[in-house]
Amino acid sequence: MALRHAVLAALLDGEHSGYQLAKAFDVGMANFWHALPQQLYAELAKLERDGLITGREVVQEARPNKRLFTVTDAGLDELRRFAAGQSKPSSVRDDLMVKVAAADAVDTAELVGQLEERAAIAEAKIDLFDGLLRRMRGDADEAEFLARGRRIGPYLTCLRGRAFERENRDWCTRTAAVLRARAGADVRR
Amino acid sequence: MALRHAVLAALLDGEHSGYQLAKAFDVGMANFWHALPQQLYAELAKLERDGLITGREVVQEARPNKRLFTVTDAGLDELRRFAAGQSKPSSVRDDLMVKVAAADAVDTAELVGQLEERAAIAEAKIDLFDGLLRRMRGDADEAEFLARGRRIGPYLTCLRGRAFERENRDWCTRTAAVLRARAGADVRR
DNA sequence: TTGTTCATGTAACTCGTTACATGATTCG
DNA sequence: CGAATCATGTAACGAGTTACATGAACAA
Repeated sequence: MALRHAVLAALLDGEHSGYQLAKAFDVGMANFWHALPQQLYAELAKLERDGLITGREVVQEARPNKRLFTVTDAGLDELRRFAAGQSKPSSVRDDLMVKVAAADAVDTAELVGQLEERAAIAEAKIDLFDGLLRRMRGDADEAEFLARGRRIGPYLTCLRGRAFERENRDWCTRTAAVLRARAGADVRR
Repeated sequence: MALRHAVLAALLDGEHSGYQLAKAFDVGMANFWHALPQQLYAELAKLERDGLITGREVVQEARPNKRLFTVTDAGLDELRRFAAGQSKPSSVRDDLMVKVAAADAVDTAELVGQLEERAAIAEAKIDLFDGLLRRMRGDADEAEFLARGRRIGPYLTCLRGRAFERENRDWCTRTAAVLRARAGADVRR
């Protein structure tokens, strides 16, 4: 299974509704896992059936009722078993890179536009992660927080997410510059 | 569709057999796309049926016969259409990060081992990509090659792959160090 | 009054992974 | 003599995506 453990890990932060999880997994959950609402509602149902989480109904007036989920002891065991098992290296699987790989046979102007757009998105995510990191560590500085903070898991993955997006931004702008320069010089003649 | 265009892009380098592609996509195709042999044979069959590639049988004596595939004009059109369409940002989807996200509730020693193992794998990939890059640019230096080389697509994606793996290695070693330090200090008491 | 937020799902479909199958050759 | 390399696939299953459905409250 797959999403399963990502959801359990997310629920370590405390009670969440399907809707809240959907928002977190839409942004990318610090950029290491993405999932759609439908997937989450389905997974939450399965997790509850298997006794790894429990949900409690919260009745609301101005908004639709919701269900908040918590990890059970069985869920914690499952997470521990998962963490002990082996994990295979993952790749990135990005459409934009496929396009760059085909850059020599494809309309370059179009591609440059997409690269710049992507760089802007990456920039926005960097800001977002910066904010998350600041909120998580509170008053403490980073070294202090990592040494003695109570919940550092999401902080560490968020650091990875930010580094990834920085790399992403830099590569996109550099690649765009390279392609643009070649278009100007008209290499292929 | 998905793998489809990655295969077309890979075939821009010239004729390849399913087997050769399988090896390239096993390493990760410069770390941005991974696929298993079965997937590739299936995809090649579909691509040929749709007229986007053509295969020619090569009879061999000491080895099993093979089929070498080339992109057709229709295939090139398809690639161009794909490159013009929009691409959604992709996330990383890594088991190891899920485990780190759950680090506060999980056996840390185990996790540190996995992080170090992963750092070693990343290191190996960096070397591999370094070699590929050197081979692709030949005698020219990088700026020169990127300005005037004939096929720079795979070079650019390989740069991204290397940057990704460097980031990966650094994050794994740093995260392992953080978790190890906490285990020594026994934070949770 | 149009769009966004909150809140939850079902159904059909495509894509990716795991398991299985075959068989000769060459390297250590 | 066992393992890896070359070379190609089928079948079943699990995971992810797209499309569809509902409905009230609130902000621009």
